[in-house]
Amino acid sequence: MGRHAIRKPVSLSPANSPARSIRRLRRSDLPVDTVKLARYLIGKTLVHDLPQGRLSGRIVETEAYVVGDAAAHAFRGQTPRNRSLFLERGRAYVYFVYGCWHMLNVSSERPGIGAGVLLRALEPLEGIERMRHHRCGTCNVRDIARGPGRLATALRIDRRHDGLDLCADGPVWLGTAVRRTGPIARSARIGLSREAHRLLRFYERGNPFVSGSIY
DNA sequence: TGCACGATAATCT
DNA sequence: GATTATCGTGCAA
Repeated sequence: MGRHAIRKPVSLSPANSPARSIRRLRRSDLPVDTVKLARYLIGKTLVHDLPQGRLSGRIVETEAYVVGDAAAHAFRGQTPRNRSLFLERGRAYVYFVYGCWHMLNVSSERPGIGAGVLLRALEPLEGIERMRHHRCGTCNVRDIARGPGRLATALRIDRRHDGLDLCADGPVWLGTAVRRTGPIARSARIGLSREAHRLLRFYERGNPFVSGSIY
């Protein structure tokens, strides 16, 4: 490559900022299978465009909540809370737990089938200082979005985003990868009492932004 | 470094 | 009334 080969803006910013421009993922890009989608989303980008600017991060950890899974919110059928899990794949399912935290999932199957992928951790890319501020007290970049509750807080995701189409032209969306994705490992899911043995957690091996003690 | 525990509210039984 | 796909703090070592 000659020195004029790259005509697009070259990143002069810190190592964590995007290495290349991204585009929105189309629904047809998403595998029609919960486990495949959980794996596919590793390395992809999650974006929240706000009037103040863009917040984004690389998805480095996910969990699959599959059909017939007793740990899944959809297991006992559709209710007002979990209806977003039953929409076409690529919709946001956001719920509130422990009186404090929001969790962001991506619906993952055909319409009428309830399943989803929980987004558990991000490597911050854009709007890092603002995300740190949302997390109020966290000084460490590593902890800004390391864990599902932290992720939603950092990106300002809440119940208002429940049902949002992440493949449409909206404020919260999924983007292509900013760089090559490393090897993907799988493990048991975190924090469950039911179906705890199933290996439905996926993460980028060695990435320090992954939650839990082992990465 | 690694537990135990409390906060706090929607949802479901 | 119990449960919960969590997190931060406090205390022990």
